[in-house]
Amino acid sequence: MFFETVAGPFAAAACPLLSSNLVPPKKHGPYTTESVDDYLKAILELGGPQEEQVAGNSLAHHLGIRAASVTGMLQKLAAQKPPLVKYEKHRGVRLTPAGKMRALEVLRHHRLLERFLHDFLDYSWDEVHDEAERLEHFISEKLEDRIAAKLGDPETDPHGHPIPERSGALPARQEVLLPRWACGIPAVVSSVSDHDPSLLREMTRLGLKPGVAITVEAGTRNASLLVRIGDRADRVRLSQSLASGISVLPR
Amino acid sequence: MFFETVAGPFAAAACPLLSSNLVPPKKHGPYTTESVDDYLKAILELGGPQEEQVAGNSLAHHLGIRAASVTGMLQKLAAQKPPLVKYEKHRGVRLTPAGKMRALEVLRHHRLLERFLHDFLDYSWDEVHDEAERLEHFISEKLEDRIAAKLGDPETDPHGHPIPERSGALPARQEVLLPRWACGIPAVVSSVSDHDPSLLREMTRLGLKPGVAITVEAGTRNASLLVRIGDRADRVRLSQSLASGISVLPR
DNA sequence: TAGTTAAATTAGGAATGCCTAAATTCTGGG
DNA sequence: CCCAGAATTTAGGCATTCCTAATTTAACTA
Repeated sequence: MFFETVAGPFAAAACPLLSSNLVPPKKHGPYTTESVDDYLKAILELGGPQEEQVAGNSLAHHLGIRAASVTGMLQKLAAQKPPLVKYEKHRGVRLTPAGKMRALEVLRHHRLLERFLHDFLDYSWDEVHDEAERLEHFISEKLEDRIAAKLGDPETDPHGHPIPERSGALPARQEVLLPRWACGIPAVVSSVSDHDPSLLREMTRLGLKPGVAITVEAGTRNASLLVRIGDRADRVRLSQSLASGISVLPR
Repeated sequence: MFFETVAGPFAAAACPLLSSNLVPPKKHGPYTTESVDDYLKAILELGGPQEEQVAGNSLAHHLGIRAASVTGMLQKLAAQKPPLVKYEKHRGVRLTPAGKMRALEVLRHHRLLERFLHDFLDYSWDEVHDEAERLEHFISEKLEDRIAAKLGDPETDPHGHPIPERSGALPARQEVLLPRWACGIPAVVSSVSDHDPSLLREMTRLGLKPGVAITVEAGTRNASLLVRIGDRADRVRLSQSLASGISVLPR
């Protein structure tokens, strides 16, 4: 399973590590909350389900900054009380339980906001990411709870990604990227990548979204896939980039 | 009227001064949007309807920082292109049209958010201020518009304060603070101060809110007021602090 | 094992917003 | 007019996050 270990010792009510407590109060200039959050989120994401060590270089690339800056920041994050990351020189970095808790909380904010913007404020699914990315750092626990209540505690964001629970629990899923799915075996779209709005619009056009049945009929003619979508009679050829933005589960 | 001059040359669609454009893109550290916004908001508020020059000292007091820091920041704001304030050494500071536009935009964000949190997310009116204060700096024009649409373009926040239009127009009102209202003349509550949650809760208990009819029956026994609220038979004695948190209009 | 290359770290510097302490400037009363 | 006091400004510092350039460490190849 995925993040189940965090659920126990960091259960919601008992956990003093939410939001603002983790980040030292801004003194003068900024110890920008965004910054810390973004590092932790990146480590969570790049570490993958196995929570492998993440290299400074890939963090730098992912965050759009220089490796030297990453080194400096990781040293600070590791020196926090409690430490947010475990950092071994030249070897990489992992989240500590405290850091993982914070990263999951921000991820919960992000996905709740996406669902909220989509369901209540008429955002299309290709518009939600940027707005949520900005706001996720600043909403209070109270607002988080009210939004979740208003939505009826949704389990996924509009792209199909699971929303962590308040406790930090995140349901495990055995998703597979579409290009790695075998031909002929029935599948259902479980989630789609949300980083490229134009890709999302293309998916909308094709009727591709979480929950839609799908079957790969033939693979890899110049890396594209011939796919049957839903109950359509016709087949569609998906480009490499489109196909690899789609994750599926067995139907 | 109040801010009518800004409506013309800075009409919504034509105005290139919205949100992010005004604040230089963060280079490394932050040129914190919050900070700039807070200065502009403070100048707007302290300048009053006449937009008088604001003294550095009162800004410092209002923002909870030292006067020396204010001087430094005002010099930077005046040096922006376009300048956000007109700053005369030792004399005080005023908003330029660009600065006023930005201040009004942030004020619009704040009041729209308050209304939204109150009407859609079950916030009580003593809870909305802090959350809105944090989020007002980060919502996009798009979200601002969606929220306004969802609310049906409301004219006031939950405390009765008018919400600036997108164009920057802010309706003028001839509000008077309750302690300055004459005895016996019928009045209606137009707005209440939103900065002290405990005061707001006290008003809730008394049934005091915008739109409620009110009559001052006797004044100033140790600075308190004897007041008849709505259609009540009985009278209530309002403390100085409570009464001066209430603004009224003729009924 | 030695040499080359890639990754990571350190050193030093910029920009920011705030601070304190020491000038400086304005204002009002003799 | 001059001086005391208040308001303001300047000078110098701190903490933050980022940068570039130079160095060190690790990894891989022959």
